[in-house]
Amino acid sequence: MFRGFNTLSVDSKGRLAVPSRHRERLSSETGGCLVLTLNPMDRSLWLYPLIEWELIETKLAELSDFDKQGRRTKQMMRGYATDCQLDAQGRILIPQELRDYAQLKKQAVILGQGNKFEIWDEAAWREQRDQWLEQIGDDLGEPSDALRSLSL
Amino acid sequence: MFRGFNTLSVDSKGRLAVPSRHRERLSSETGGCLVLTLNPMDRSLWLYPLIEWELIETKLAELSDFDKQGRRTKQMMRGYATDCQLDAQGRILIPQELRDYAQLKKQAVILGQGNKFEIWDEAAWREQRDQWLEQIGDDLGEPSDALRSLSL
DNA sequence: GGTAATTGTGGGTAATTGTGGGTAAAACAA
DNA sequence: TTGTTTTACCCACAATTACCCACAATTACC
Repeated sequence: MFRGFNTLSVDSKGRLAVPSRHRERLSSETGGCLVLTLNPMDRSLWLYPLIEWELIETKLAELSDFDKQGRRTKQMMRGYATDCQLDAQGRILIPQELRDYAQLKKQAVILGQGNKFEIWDEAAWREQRDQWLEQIGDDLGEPSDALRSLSL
Repeated sequence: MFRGFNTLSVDSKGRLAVPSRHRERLSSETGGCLVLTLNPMDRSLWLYPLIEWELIETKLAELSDFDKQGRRTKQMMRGYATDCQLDAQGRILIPQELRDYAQLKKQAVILGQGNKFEIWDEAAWREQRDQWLEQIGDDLGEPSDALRSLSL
């Protein structure tokens, strides 16, 4: 399971260094093949080891084309899925198209999210985060059943 | 079960010494691997032994990505979960990001909370505590059924 | 109350990690 | 083909972190 937070810089060539503690795992699993795609929920990117991505791909293939949300999710995630690998310094190159989608500027943030990583523009992330935290504090919106019975 | 209260100092490098009576347990369980993350309810931090954290992680992984609140709880807790270990002096290094989140200044407070510890800035803790104590007395907000049948 | 052990705190040094940029190879367009 | 842009690989510096040692404060014990 991937977890943890890092701020990182996206250099002028669009490269981003993966935190060193994750490098070994990312370069050993599936021969270092990774898949970068967009996160259809938020303006951010998802980075999967190939082996994890293949599971996602299978699940997506099963979604009906006659369900709107399912169809869109499929189109987006598959359509933008880009193969990549870590370079000798442990960095990945993020295509212009995906940088634009996530509005990545110089400073980015990478979050471990279980089977994948999530990559955000730093400013955008902080804004979102503060907004969410406020909502949690305010108890706006009643928690779902799953949350209601969750003890942390 | 962890319990008890301590005041501690956070040094200039962001390190915090765990009270000695808890050290043995923390360094023996799961080979001394710990997980530090944010408490999404309050501006404080949670410190879990890895084995306890993994239970949480499993519960989080089961929350649906299509439930907004669930997704966000997941993003926050997993995203900020940082692996750490006690150093030779029984301290943990708290990443800048988490120090900022909890607004940790020089003096901190650590509270045993069953399966985890809770870490607060000392001033913030005292303020919160006094506020809550007042509210509980005032009977603000009607207790849930579970609380209603709780005898202390 | 005095002494010894333990615990909490601070800081120096060396290794690791993140970042930037130069250059060569590859891909693409005209 | 040729010229231009993009990508891969290499090297080097700066910042951060891990590891070590030392002292001060506290606690336990006689």
